[in-house]
Amino acid sequence: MGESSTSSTSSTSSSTSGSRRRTAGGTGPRAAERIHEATLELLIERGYQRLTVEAVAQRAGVNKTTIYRWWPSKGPLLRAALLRSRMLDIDIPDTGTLRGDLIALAGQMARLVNGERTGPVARAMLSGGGHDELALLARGFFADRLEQERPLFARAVARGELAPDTDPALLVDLIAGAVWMRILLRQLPAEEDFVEAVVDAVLRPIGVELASVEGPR
Amino acid sequence: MGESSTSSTSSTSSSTSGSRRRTAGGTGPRAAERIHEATLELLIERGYQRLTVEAVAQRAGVNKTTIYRWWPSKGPLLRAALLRSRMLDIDIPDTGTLRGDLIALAGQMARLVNGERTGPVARAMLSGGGHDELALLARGFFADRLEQERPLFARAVARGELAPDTDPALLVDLIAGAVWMRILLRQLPAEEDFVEAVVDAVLRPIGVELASVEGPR
Amino acid sequence: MGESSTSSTSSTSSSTSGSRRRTAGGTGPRAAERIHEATLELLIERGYQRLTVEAVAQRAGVNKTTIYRWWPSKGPLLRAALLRSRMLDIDIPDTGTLRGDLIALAGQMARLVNGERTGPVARAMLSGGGHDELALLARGFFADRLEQERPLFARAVARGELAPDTDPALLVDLIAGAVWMRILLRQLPAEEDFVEAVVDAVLRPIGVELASVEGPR
Amino acid sequence: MGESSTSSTSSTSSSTSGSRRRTAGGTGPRAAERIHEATLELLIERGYQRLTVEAVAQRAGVNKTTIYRWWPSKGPLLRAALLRSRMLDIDIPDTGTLRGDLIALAGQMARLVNGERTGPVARAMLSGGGHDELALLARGFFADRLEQERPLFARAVARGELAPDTDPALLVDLIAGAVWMRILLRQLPAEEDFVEAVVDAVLRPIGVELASVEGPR
DNA sequence: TGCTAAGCGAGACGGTACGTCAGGTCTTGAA
DNA sequence: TTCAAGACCTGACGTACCGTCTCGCTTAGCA
Repeated sequence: MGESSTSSTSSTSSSTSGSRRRTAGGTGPRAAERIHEATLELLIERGYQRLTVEAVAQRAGVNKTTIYRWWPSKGPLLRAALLRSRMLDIDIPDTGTLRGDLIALAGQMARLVNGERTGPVARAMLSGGGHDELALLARGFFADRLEQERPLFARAVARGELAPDTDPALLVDLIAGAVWMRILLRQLPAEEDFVEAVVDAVLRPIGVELASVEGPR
Repeated sequence: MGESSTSSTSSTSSSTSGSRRRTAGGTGPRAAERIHEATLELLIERGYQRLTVEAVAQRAGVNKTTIYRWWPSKGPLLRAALLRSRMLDIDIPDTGTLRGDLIALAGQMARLVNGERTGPVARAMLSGGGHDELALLARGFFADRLEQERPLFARAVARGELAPDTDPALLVDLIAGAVWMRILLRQLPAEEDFVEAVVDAVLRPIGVELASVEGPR
Repeated sequence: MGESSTSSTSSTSSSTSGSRRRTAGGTGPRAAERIHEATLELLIERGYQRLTVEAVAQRAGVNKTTIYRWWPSKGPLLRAALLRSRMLDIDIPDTGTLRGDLIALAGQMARLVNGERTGPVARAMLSGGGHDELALLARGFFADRLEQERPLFARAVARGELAPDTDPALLVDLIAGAVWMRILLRQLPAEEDFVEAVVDAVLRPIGVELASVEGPR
Repeated sequence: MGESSTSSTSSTSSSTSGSRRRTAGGTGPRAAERIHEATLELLIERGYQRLTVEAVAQRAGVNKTTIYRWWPSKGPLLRAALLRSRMLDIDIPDTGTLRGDLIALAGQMARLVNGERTGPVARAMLSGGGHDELALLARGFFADRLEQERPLFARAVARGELAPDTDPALLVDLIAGAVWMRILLRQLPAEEDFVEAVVDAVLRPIGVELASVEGPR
């Protein structure tokens, strides 16, 4: 969008002209980019709790007050940094089958939570206990994801793989939840096997006898 | 009382020093109970991040150093407090059907995450991002739960409701994960309807046509 | 380790007979000697300010309370330790002349203040600013000295070197004061030359013309 | 120098913009004066050992961190406070005779050590045992004094009251040392009589017979 | 081109909490 | 019964970051 074009422009152009353009928007300090980078670096290095505004300012070579002028506290600052980075972007698979798509999605999610750079970010989104800026970001993130995933489910319905009245959010929560549970709360790896097993568990009856007992829906 | 009776025993146990008997009880300070209470109260009031050792000491009517003598930092302190409280206890349902049992479990989980007193605790377990004492506690908690839940699944297998090779951990992660996702990351309520839907989604095929499309595993 | 075996050995050997006797006198704990030693060692190592009861207890292999039972605080403890040691003893010279005796005394004083082991002690006596136990000790020390030095002055009077009504305290204060000033407050060395100059300055008129300028006293 | 001229300037400048002056000096916190006052008051009230940074901060109505921002510890803080106060200033007498001058000097010294306000200061200078910031101050103080006193001795030499090769430091040490000894170590008063006796002892031969041996008195 | 307003660096500040050290007191078991 | 051991409260330590403030310089966009 405008953001990406602006950033690419500013990186190539000289500081005198580039900064002017950024200031025009009035959306942030001149050193916004360095500040965001420093924020993410420090988040990755230290985790959310030990991320401090002071350290960000120092690493960005910026005065502390400059940061406070633009963001009220650590949470919003990190939020902004995350939004600028493309770190949380997902890309919606289209493998031709629901199962393939879901496995791809779950794999993405696992890599997000596990990744060296993205893992700390994912963990940070939980740090506030759902009550702060980061939690807002998390909610937005998951809501966005869901919106982007809707076509995927529409295709599955069109292919006849999915009942039209199925709630995509429920499917996503089941799959993503299992991944998060396993990685964050159980601290176990989420290998390809696991990802497949999760998706299959959602797509098919788990109990062998269950189907015969209860019949098709 | 217990201490004095122990003391007679102690003379035989170790020869070098006698004074250690007091230490036998040595699992905590005299005011352990008050400290634990204060810790949980403050956790509930302020959340994990704003829970401070200083405030705990003050509310417990105890000196800060007393706390530091026994627990190195906030994390372990909270961990101990949680272990003493019965807050995280679960009670394993036995309704006669797997579905009933799982709904009961999921309901418990939802109440745990949502509860006025237990919610903050649940959130706190995520606060460290999986890297601290609290995360240890969380892991232990979920591992314990799983152990306790095994009989439930054994009964289901015995009743023919579940394939013998089903991984209980996977089922639990799916169900619990969906609950956590919904409540914590989406900040949506987890009503009874939702809990049932989650369990049903795991127990039955979600896609109507799925069985016909894909062969048996 | 060696310590525990040693202590157990010593406790068995001496505790039955030795400790009882010492306790009978009630003049101190069984480990008085080790405590005193530790006290002086630590005084020498760290100076008065950084001498702590805690460290003394640890080095003496004794519990802190044992020390507090017998001495109310650091000051009296150090006082006792100094009294036990012969560190502050002086020996009264008798060289045959007042000048020789005073030079010997002043030299002793200089060595006391300067000495590796005795220096910290001398400094400690000033640390309380004259208001604590150590100051009491200092006063006692100087009063004692003066008493012991009286025969020296009596001999000088007898030899006709000194007016009978001369105040020995004044002489001693002049000489000792100059030494303390130079060493402690000016941090300069007090060599033999200086000591002689001090004594001579007290024994003879300093101003050459003085007598002619001023009338009789 | 620059400071005094600056301060006089600031007094004339307008009251509204006066706060900027602070940056000019940059030599201390805004509340330096209150901090210094509080420091000296507490020194006088409690003595050096029981003087705490925390109490100074509280009395000065300043945060503890403000003090630590400017002075690393108690010693340097007190040093600064003493230097700002004119408490340790001396004024060099010029009575026309060496004896009169020395008596005046010794009297000043006695009042300094004895004074209600200055006494604790004098004692504090000894508290560190010669090894800390205060001792530095003490050394500087005595060195300064000596420099200021040199003209006094020059005048005495010019008047023919003193041999030109007399060491002023020795005289001063003798006199000041006797005063300190008497007051601090013997805890005796230093009245006018004593001061005169000290000076006379230094100026004239002490031993009666000595004079006959060495020439006219 | 010069004026005005915003951004900014600099750095001091009050404040909360940290985690630690040492001073003394108190309880309680062992000799 | 005395003594020793360890837990305890208390007060202070020195530090890290917080979030706020003022000041004066720079810079950018409008007049």
